[in-house]
Amino acid sequence: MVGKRVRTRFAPSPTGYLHVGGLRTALYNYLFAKKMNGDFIIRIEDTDQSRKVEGAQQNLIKTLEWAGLLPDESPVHGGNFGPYLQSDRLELYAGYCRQLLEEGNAYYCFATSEELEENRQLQMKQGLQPKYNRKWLPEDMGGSMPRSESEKMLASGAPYVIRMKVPDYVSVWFEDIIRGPIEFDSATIDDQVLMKSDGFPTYHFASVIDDHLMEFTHIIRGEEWLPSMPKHLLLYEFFGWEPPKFAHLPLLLNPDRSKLSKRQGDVAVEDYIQKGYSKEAIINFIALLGWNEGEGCEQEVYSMEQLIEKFSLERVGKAGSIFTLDKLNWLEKQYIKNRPAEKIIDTIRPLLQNELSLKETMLEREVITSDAYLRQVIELMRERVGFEHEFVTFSSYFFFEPDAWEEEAVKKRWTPDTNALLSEFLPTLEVLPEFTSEAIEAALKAFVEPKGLKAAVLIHPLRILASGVSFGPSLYHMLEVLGREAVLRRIRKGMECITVPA
RNA sequence: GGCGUGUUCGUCUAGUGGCCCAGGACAUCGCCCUCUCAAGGCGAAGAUCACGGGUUCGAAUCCCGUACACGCUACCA
Repeated sequence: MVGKRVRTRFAPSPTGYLHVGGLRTALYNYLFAKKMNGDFIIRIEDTDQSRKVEGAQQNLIKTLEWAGLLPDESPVHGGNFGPYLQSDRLELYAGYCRQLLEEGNAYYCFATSEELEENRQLQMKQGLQPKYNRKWLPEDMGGSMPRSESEKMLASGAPYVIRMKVPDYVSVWFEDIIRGPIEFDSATIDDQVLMKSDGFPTYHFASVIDDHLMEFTHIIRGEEWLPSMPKHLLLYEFFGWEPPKFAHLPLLLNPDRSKLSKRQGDVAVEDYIQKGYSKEAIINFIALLGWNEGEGCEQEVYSMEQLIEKFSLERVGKAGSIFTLDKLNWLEKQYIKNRPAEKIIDTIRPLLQNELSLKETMLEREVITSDAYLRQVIELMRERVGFEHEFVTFSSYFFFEPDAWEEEAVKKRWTPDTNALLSEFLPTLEVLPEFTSEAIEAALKAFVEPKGLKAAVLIHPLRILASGVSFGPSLYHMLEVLGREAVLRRIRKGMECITVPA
C-alpha cells in the first residue's frame, strides 16, 4: 500500500437528489484524496433498477460540482478505470460470480421471496436472528441439497439468485481508520445474495469488485455500512485481493437524534442552495460537522484550500452530529461580510433583473443596475443581510418605492411637530449643492441645533419615509445612495399620507 | 430479538492519566458603541464529562458492567 497513489470515491445511487449527508461523505473523500495528492472519483451505483430515477445521476454530479467537488474520473468525465456506471459493468460481475461459483464460495438459490419471508417470520417468532436457512446449499459445500436438484432447476429456467457461502465459525476482523479494531463472528453473517434474479449484482458484490478494480486505496463511507463489513471482507478474501483501508463516518442526525431525514427539515443540498446558502458556507459548515483540527485550534472559517491542507481522517469524530442551522447561518454572514463586491454583484444582478421584470420602479433602471450603484448598496448592507438575495429583498427600497410605512415605527417616531419640521427642512435638501452623506448630515445638524432639538427627531422619520422601515444602514449614506430626487419624492409622498397621531 | 457503533454546555466540539471543580465556537442574555438595524468590543449564564463499579497517589481520559440512543438485520443502497 505504501507508495500507491491515493484514490477515493463517492458512489451514490441515482435515486434522487444529493443528501447533505451524502455531500459530507463526498467532501471527506474529496478532501482526503486532495490532501494526499490523489484522485477523487464518482461512481454511480445503479444496480437497483426499480429505484432508478431519471435525471438523478446528472443532478448528483451537477450538485457535487456546484459545491466544488470536481471529480478526476466519473461517468461524464471518463477515466482509465471505467465504465463508472455499474449497469455498464454487468459482464464483469458475471465473470467474477462464475469464479466464486466454481471455487465453491457461492451457490445458486431458488427460494422464492414468499418462502424467504415465511422463513423470516418464523425465525423472528422464535426469537432467532432472521437468516437464510441454506436450503439450497449443495451437499458438497456442506449443505443438504443434492447438486442434481440444483442443476435440474437451473435447466428448467427457474429464477434464481446467487448467494455467497459464509464460512462457519470464523471471526472477521479489521481496523477502521476512525473507530479502531472491530470484530465480527461469521455465525451472525447471512449468506448474502450476490446476484439478483434480474442478473444485476447487489451493492455488496458490485462495490467490492469495483473498489478493487478501480484501485481505490481508501473507502470512506457512512456508518450504516459498518455491519456489512464482514461480507465485504470475506469477498476480498475469496478473490485473494488486498482490501483497501476503511473509514466509517458517523451519521448526520435530526434534532431528535434519529438519522437525518426529510420530514424534520430539508435534507437535499439543492434545498439549501435554493434558500441562498453559498457553497463556501455549506462546505465549511459540513466539514466541521464531525471533523475538527483539534489541539486548541480556534479557527471556524475555512476555505476549501485550507480544508484540504488541514484535513485528516484520524480527526473525524465517532459520534453522530445533529444537523442544526444556527452555525451555518453565522458562517453565511461571515462569507458575505468578506466576499468581494464583484462576486456578489454577479449573483445579485440576475435576481434584481428578475424583480424589475415583475415590478414597476420609479428609479432609473440603468442607474440601479449599474456596478457602481450595486456596489454602494452592498457596502451599506453587507453586514446586515443573512443571504445574498437579501441585498435585493431585504433592502428593496434601494430599487423600488416603499409601498407602506412600518406602522409601529410611525407611531413611535412621529410627534405632532414632525410633519411641520419635515416640510421646513425639505427646502434645505432641495438646495444642497452636493447631495452627499457629509453634506446632508451637516445640513440636518445645522437645521436642528438652533431649535434645541436632537438630530433623532428628523433622522427617524426621514429613514421611515425613505425606506418604509425602521431599520437599515446609516441614514445619511442611505439618502446619498438613493439620490436627491428619490429622497424628496418619498418625503413628499409620505407627508401627504401620514397623519399625525393626535 | 441478534449483531455493531456511539454517549463532554441547547448545538458543533477541544481534551489521549496530573496543566481541567473541563477550553473554544454558534445560539441565548446583559453591558458598551450608536440615528435604527446589523456588525464590532466586553461580559454572563450554560457540562456533577450518560450511570455504576473498579485500576491508580491521581481519571472526562484505562478496564468492566448497566442504561440510553442510533445503525444494520432485503433479490435497497
